[in-house]
Amino acid sequence: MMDVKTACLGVLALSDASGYEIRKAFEEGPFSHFAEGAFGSIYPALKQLEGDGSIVVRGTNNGERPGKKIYRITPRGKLVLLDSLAQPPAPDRYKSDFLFHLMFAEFQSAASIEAMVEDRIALYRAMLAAMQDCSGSGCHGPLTNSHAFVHGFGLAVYRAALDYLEDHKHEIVAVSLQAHHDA
Amino acid sequence: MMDVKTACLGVLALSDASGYEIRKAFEEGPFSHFAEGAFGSIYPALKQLEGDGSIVVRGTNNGERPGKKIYRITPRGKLVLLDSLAQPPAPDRYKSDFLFHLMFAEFQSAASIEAMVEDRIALYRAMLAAMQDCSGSGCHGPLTNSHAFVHGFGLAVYRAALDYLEDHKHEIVAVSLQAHHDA
DNA sequence: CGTCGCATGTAACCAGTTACATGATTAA
DNA sequence: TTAATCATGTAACTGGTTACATGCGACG
Repeated sequence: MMDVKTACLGVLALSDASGYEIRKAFEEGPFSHFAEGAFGSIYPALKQLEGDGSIVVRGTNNGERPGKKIYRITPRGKLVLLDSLAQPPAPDRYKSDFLFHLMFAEFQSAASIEAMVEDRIALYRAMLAAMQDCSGSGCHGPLTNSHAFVHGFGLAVYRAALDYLEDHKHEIVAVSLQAHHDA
Repeated sequence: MMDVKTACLGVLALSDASGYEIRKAFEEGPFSHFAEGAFGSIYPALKQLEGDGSIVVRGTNNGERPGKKIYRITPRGKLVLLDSLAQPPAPDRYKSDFLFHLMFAEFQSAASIEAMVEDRIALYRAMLAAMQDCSGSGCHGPLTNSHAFVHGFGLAVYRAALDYLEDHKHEIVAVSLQAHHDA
């Protein structure tokens, strides 16, 4: 299912965290390339999870900023998570505005198509570099074995995307060029 | 932006279609691996697009089922599409319940992890087979050049995902096995 | 002393899904 | 005659985003 509630529970199953830290896990951390969630959904989710006893607030520890609320998963919460995990995963959803744009390369200038592809190549390169950093030193949390597997999957897929764009970018630029030549 | 309205306009820019056929383009057709939309969003979108003159209903042609409404994009509609295309693409969004499940391989039985990965491998194989069919004969529509590029991108990425799972599936199963052995 | 990153929370809004209601056509 | 696919549409819901409101702490 993986609604925000379940995703938060998942993050907390790996380590205690505040709402702010959970969002970082979605944004830059180990969940970043297959999960998302804004504050506006995380904080209410946390409140609900606390309400049904899946998590508890662990009082701000040793001199941490007051007002910061660090959550910890309860045994009850672990059961809830296990329950979601027991049912078969929902299909992946991938939505790409980038690919949609490329579908209409004929209608756009070769320059803008090239810039768009070049930007994307730069983006993938940056992501891969960041991910490879993570592999070396333990950049975020304690990099469990399953984390390594998922990490490797992401690496392989982004690598393939990057390679494809680098090897074939001239083709899509040519498509645009040719279309404008015809017209 | 690629909301449903824009996506419908995109489909209609390639060829005239009914609401039903647009959904097929999202589900099985050339847009299937990076766009989606249910009837409940497509039909209202079409109504709106017709309202602002971006598309027109082309009366049901030569003996087609009465009640079927085939839409055609107007010059105005093409401008609207071009306008969306002119602004930089929004970031891709990928959400994977599957990867989320795998992150917690430690908490699940090796059997269920293995089944899940095996299912996913079968799924990717089926998708790749279907996509390769499309390349040979012109399975859906006239396979433009940019379509071929996007198609190739999808192929490369799914191929990479499949290869990774096949090459590394033993690792994630081992993670689960080991976790239960420890416990 | 200002501004950036940390930190929490709420309320309005919205895009899209689910479920429902309906019916024709085609193939077993 | 029954099931599957084609075909359109609406209404209720819901999950999540955006924008706002607020304030502390650290660094320069």
